[in-house]
Amino acid sequence: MRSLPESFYRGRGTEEVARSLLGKLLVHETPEGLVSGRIVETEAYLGAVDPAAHTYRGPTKRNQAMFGPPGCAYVYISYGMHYCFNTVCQETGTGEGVLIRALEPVDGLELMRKRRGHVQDHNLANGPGKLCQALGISLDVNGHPLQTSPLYILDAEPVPQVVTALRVGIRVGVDLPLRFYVADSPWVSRK
DNA sequence: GGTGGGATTAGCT
DNA sequence: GCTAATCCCACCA
Repeated sequence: MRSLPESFYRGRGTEEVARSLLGKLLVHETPEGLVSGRIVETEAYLGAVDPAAHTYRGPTKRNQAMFGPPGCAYVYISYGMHYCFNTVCQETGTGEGVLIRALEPVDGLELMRKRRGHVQDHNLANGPGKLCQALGISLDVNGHPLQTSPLYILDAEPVPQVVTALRVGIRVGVDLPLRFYVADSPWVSRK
Protein backbone atom coordinates (compact mmCIF):
# COMPACT_ATOMS: atom_id res chain seq x y z
CA MET A 1 0.00 0.00 0.00
CA ARG A 2 1.08 3.55 -0.63
CA SER A 3 -0.04 6.90 0.68
CA LEU A 4 -2.64 8.96 -1.18
CA PRO A 5 -0.96 11.53 -3.47
CA GLU A 6 -1.70 15.24 -3.36
CA SER A 7 -3.76 14.80 -6.56
CA PHE A 8 -6.25 12.66 -4.61
CA TYR A 9 -7.38 15.78 -2.77
CA ARG A 10 -8.06 18.10 -5.72
CA GLY A 11 -9.51 18.15 -9.21
CA ARG A 12 -12.94 16.97 -8.05
CA GLY A 13 -15.49 18.13 -5.53
CA THR A 14 -14.53 18.07 -1.86
CA GLU A 15 -17.70 16.03 -1.23
CA GLU A 16 -16.28 13.39 -3.57
CA VAL A 17 -12.95 13.44 -1.71
CA ALA A 18 -14.78 13.02 1.60
CA ARG A 19 -16.66 10.03 0.19
CA SER A 20 -13.48 8.51 -1.28
CA LEU A 21 -11.58 8.80 2.02
CA LEU A 22 -13.89 6.21 3.59
CA GLY A 23 -12.02 2.92 3.95
CA LYS A 24 -8.54 4.51 3.79
CA LEU A 25 -6.04 3.97 6.59
CA LEU A 26 -4.91 6.91 8.73
CA VAL A 27 -1.51 6.14 10.27
CA HIS A 28 0.42 8.02 12.96
CA GLU A 29 3.97 7.01 13.92
CA THR A 30 4.68 8.30 17.40
CA PRO A 31 7.55 7.76 19.86
CA GLU A 32 5.26 5.48 21.89
CA GLY A 33 4.41 3.34 18.85
CA LEU A 34 2.48 3.16 15.60
CA VAL A 35 -1.28 3.58 15.65
CA SER A 36 -3.68 3.45 12.72
CA GLY A 37 -7.36 3.30 11.91
CA ARG A 38 -9.67 2.84 8.96
CA ILE A 39 -11.67 5.99 8.15
CA VAL A 40 -15.40 5.26 8.54
CA GLU A 41 -16.97 8.75 8.87
CA THR A 42 -16.14 12.11 7.22
CA GLU A 43 -17.62 15.56 6.64
CA ALA A 44 -16.90 18.02 3.81
CA TYR A 45 -16.42 21.74 4.50
CA LEU A 46 -16.61 23.96 1.45
CA GLY A 47 -14.83 27.18 2.39
CA ALA A 48 -16.18 30.52 1.21
CA VAL A 49 -19.61 29.16 0.20
CA ASP A 50 -20.12 27.17 3.42
CA PRO A 51 -21.18 29.15 6.52
CA ALA A 52 -20.23 26.20 8.76
CA ALA A 53 -16.60 26.19 7.59
CA HIS A 54 -13.90 27.84 9.70
CA THR A 55 -12.60 29.35 6.47
CA TYR A 56 -15.93 30.96 5.54
CA ARG A 57 -14.78 34.43 6.63
CA GLY A 58 -11.28 34.20 5.22
CA PRO A 59 -7.84 33.38 6.61
CA THR A 60 -6.98 33.75 10.30
CA LYS A 61 -4.03 32.57 12.33
CA ARG A 62 -5.93 29.46 13.41
CA ASN A 63 -7.21 28.33 10.01
CA GLN A 64 -4.18 29.19 7.86
CA ALA A 65 -3.32 25.50 7.29
CA MET A 66 -6.72 25.04 5.60
CA PHE A 67 -5.66 27.66 3.05
CA GLY A 68 -2.41 25.77 2.42
CA PRO A 69 -1.71 23.10 -0.21
CA PRO A 70 -4.05 20.10 -0.62
CA GLY A 71 -3.19 16.82 1.05
CA CYS A 72 -2.00 18.50 4.24
CA ALA A 73 -3.40 18.31 7.77
CA TYR A 74 -5.50 21.02 9.42
CA VAL A 75 -5.73 20.53 13.18
CA TYR A 76 -7.58 22.87 15.52
CA ILE A 77 -8.75 22.99 19.13
CA SER A 78 -12.47 22.45 19.62
CA TYR A 79 -14.34 23.60 22.71
CA GLY A 80 -11.04 24.48 24.32
CA MET A 81 -10.00 20.92 25.00
CA HIS A 82 -10.33 18.58 22.02
CA TYR A 83 -8.35 18.42 18.79
CA CYS A 84 -10.05 17.85 15.44
CA PHE A 85 -8.26 16.56 12.33
CA ASN A 86 -8.99 17.60 8.73
CA THR A 87 -7.42 17.05 5.31
CA VAL A 88 -7.02 20.12 3.09
CA CYS A 89 -8.67 19.82 -0.35
CA GLN A 90 -8.73 21.71 -3.66
CA GLU A 91 -6.11 24.19 -4.84
CA THR A 92 -4.04 26.18 -2.36
CA GLY A 93 -6.04 29.10 -0.99
CA THR A 94 -9.57 27.75 -1.46
CA GLY A 95 -10.08 26.81 2.21
CA GLU A 96 -11.89 23.54 1.58
CA GLY A 97 -11.32 20.37 3.55
CA VAL A 98 -12.63 17.14 5.02
CA LEU A 99 -13.13 16.56 8.74
CA ILE A 100 -12.35 12.99 9.81
CA ARG A 101 -15.09 12.09 12.31
CA ALA A 102 -14.52 8.40 13.13
CA LEU A 103 -12.06 5.53 12.72
CA GLU A 104 -12.15 1.77 13.07
CA PRO A 105 -9.03 0.99 15.18
CA VAL A 106 -6.55 -1.22 13.28
CA ASP A 107 -3.01 -1.01 14.72
CA GLY A 108 -1.79 0.02 18.17
CA LEU A 109 -4.97 -0.89 20.05
CA GLU A 110 -3.16 -1.09 23.39
CA LEU A 111 -1.67 2.38 22.96
CA MET A 112 -5.08 3.76 21.99
CA ARG A 113 -6.67 2.22 25.06
CA LYS A 114 -3.92 3.70 27.23
CA ARG A 115 -4.38 7.19 25.70
CA ARG A 116 -8.17 7.03 25.89
CA GLY A 117 -8.30 5.90 29.49
CA HIS A 118 -9.33 2.29 28.85
CA VAL A 119 -12.81 2.93 27.49
CA GLN A 120 -14.77 0.29 25.57
CA ASP A 121 -13.12 -0.37 22.18
CA HIS A 122 -16.05 1.02 20.22
CA ASN A 123 -15.49 4.34 22.01
CA LEU A 124 -11.79 4.56 21.12
CA ALA A 125 -12.13 6.65 17.96
CA ASN A 126 -15.84 7.13 17.15
CA GLY A 127 -15.71 10.93 17.33
CA PRO A 128 -13.45 13.69 15.97
CA GLY A 129 -11.97 14.55 19.38
CA LYS A 130 -11.67 10.91 20.37
CA LEU A 131 -9.74 9.80 17.31
CA CYS A 132 -7.21 12.61 17.78
CA GLN A 133 -6.67 11.52 21.36
CA ALA A 134 -6.41 7.85 20.36
CA LEU A 135 -3.87 8.57 17.61
CA GLY A 136 -1.97 11.21 19.58
CA ILE A 137 -2.73 13.94 17.03
CA SER A 138 -2.14 17.50 18.25
CA LEU A 139 -1.26 20.94 16.91
CA ASP A 140 2.32 19.90 16.12
CA VAL A 141 1.12 18.12 12.95
CA ASN A 142 -0.96 21.11 11.79
CA GLY A 143 0.05 21.71 8.16
CA HIS A 144 1.93 18.42 7.87
CA PRO A 145 1.75 16.82 4.34
CA LEU A 146 -0.12 13.53 4.61
CA GLN A 147 2.23 11.57 2.35
CA THR A 148 5.12 11.27 4.80
CA SER A 149 6.01 10.12 8.30
CA PRO A 150 4.93 10.59 11.00
CA LEU A 151 1.35 11.10 9.76
CA TYR A 152 -0.03 9.79 6.46
CA ILE A 153 -3.08 8.16 4.82
CA LEU A 154 -2.66 4.84 2.98
CA ASP A 155 -4.74 3.85 -0.02
CA ALA A 156 -7.23 0.98 0.33
CA GLU A 157 -10.22 -0.54 -1.41
CA PRO A 158 -13.31 1.69 -1.63
CA VAL A 159 -16.09 0.72 0.76
CA PRO A 160 -19.07 -1.07 -0.83
CA GLN A 161 -21.81 1.16 0.52
CA VAL A 162 -21.71 4.78 1.66
CA VAL A 163 -24.48 6.60 3.51
CA THR A 164 -24.94 10.34 2.89
CA ALA A 165 -26.32 12.37 5.81
CA LEU A 166 -26.53 15.81 7.38
CA ARG A 167 -23.52 17.21 9.24
CA VAL A 168 -23.30 17.07 13.00
CA GLY A 169 -22.49 19.57 15.73
CA ILE A 170 -22.91 22.80 13.77
CA ARG A 171 -25.40 25.68 14.03
CA VAL A 172 -25.36 26.99 10.45
CA GLY A 173 -25.34 25.17 7.13
CA VAL A 174 -27.07 22.23 8.82
CA ASP A 175 -29.18 21.46 5.75
CA LEU A 176 -26.26 20.47 3.52
CA PRO A 177 -25.83 16.68 3.03
CA LEU A 178 -22.05 16.70 3.43
CA ARG A 179 -21.52 13.89 5.95
CA PHE A 180 -20.59 10.42 4.78
CA TYR A 181 -20.14 7.15 6.63
CA VAL A 182 -19.66 3.45 5.98
CA ALA A 183 -23.02 1.68 5.92
CA ASP A 184 -23.58 -0.72 8.82
CA SER A 185 -20.23 0.08 10.45
CA PRO A 186 -20.31 -0.58 14.21
CA TRP A 187 -17.61 2.09 14.56
CA VAL A 188 -19.94 4.96 13.60
CA SER A 189 -21.83 6.24 16.63
CA ARG A 190 -24.12 8.89 15.13
CA LYS A 191 -26.36 7.50 12.41
C1' DG B 1 -31.74 3.76 27.83
C1' DG B 2 -31.53 9.13 27.62
C1' DT B 3 -30.49 13.93 29.15
C1' DG B 4 -28.06 18.13 31.22
C1' DG B 5 -24.17 20.62 32.58
C1' DG B 6 -19.20 21.51 33.00
C1' DA B 7 -14.46 21.74 31.23
C1' DT B 8 -11.36 25.27 28.73
C1' DT B 9 -9.20 27.99 24.66
C1' DA B 10 -9.31 30.93 20.47
C1' DG B 11 -11.61 33.81 17.62
C1' DC B 12 -15.04 37.02 16.66
C1' DT B 13 -18.58 40.95 17.83
C1' DG C 1 -18.40 38.46 26.70
C1' DC C 2 -20.10 34.75 23.95
C1' DT C 3 -19.87 30.95 20.95
C1' DA C 4 -17.91 26.81 19.13
C1' DA C 5 -16.97 21.16 13.45
C1' DT C 6 -16.84 17.93 21.60
C1' DC C 7 -16.63 14.68 25.24
C1' DC C 8 -17.55 12.80 29.75
C1' DC C 9 -19.86 12.03 33.92
C1' DA C 10 -23.64 12.34 36.99
C1' DC C 11 -28.18 11.45 37.38
C1' DC C 12 -32.88 9.76 36.13
C1' DA C 13 -35.62 6.13 33.97
